[in-house]
Amino acid sequence: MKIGEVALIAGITNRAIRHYEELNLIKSRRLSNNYREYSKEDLDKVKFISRARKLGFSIDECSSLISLFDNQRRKSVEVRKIAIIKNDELKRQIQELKDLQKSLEWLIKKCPGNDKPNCPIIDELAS
Amino acid sequence: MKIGEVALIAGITNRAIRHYEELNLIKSRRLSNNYREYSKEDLDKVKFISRARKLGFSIDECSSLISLFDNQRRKSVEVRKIAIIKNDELKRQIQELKDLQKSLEWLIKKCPGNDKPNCPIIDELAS
DNA sequence: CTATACCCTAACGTTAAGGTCAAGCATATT
DNA sequence: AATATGCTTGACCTTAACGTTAGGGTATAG
Repeated sequence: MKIGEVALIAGITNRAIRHYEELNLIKSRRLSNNYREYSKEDLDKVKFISRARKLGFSIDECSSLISLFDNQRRKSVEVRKIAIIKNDELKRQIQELKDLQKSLEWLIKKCPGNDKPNCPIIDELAS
Repeated sequence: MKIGEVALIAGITNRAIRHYEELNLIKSRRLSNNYREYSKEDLDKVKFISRARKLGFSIDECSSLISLFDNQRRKSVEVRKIAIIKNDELKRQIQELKDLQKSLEWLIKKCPGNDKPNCPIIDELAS
């Protein structure tokens, strides 16, 4: 199959696939017209990356995961370690955003939202 | 005052201040030696941007907020509108991250984390 | 024969700065 | 006066993960 079909199935763009190839996460055979040709295994790998990306893993992390995916003698503890690190990162990030959001919500509640210039949001940012 | 002092007080870098100037969020007078010279009002503006950035507003949004900050005939409802949009974005972003984190946590719980290759995390990504 | 729907490479754009550089300026000490 | 230290300048490089554009080649349907 060609790149467009793979991209469609994996739910990413052609450009993303070429990008992953540039970064050596995947390879591709070429047809006589220089078009990229993908096997079922290639597709699985692209889907793997796509899912991992959507779970929040960086491309670097995807690269490590792909190596483990390919390695039949992997130890599940290695995979788990990567996932735990990412999970901790996510938790921290969520907490930061929550704090921000609460501050903003508080400001919004205090703002009358009318035609007059007086605004607690501006005041707070300026203080 | 010069850029270093302003940066120190506002809690950002000299480079960031020059960056904001390049993007026309702030201006600066120049001394005879071409050093940037800032007034109290300039400092307030830089602090304003710094706080807004830390509340999650993008530079574009900061630009709009600064215009409102400068405009004595602003309507507080306009400020409120920007804040509400950002607040909604934050809430959506938090929810997405939470969903991700929960999925990841679930996978981690299912993974034995031992020396054997069998791994539910890999399996899930590959499925 | 042409339209259109693919595919290709190469390279610049994006966000919001951070890093680094040489060169110039300023202040303090020797 | 000379030296050392440290601040300032503009300009360019780097990040992440692609998006977008330009300028083409290819395949197929009408």
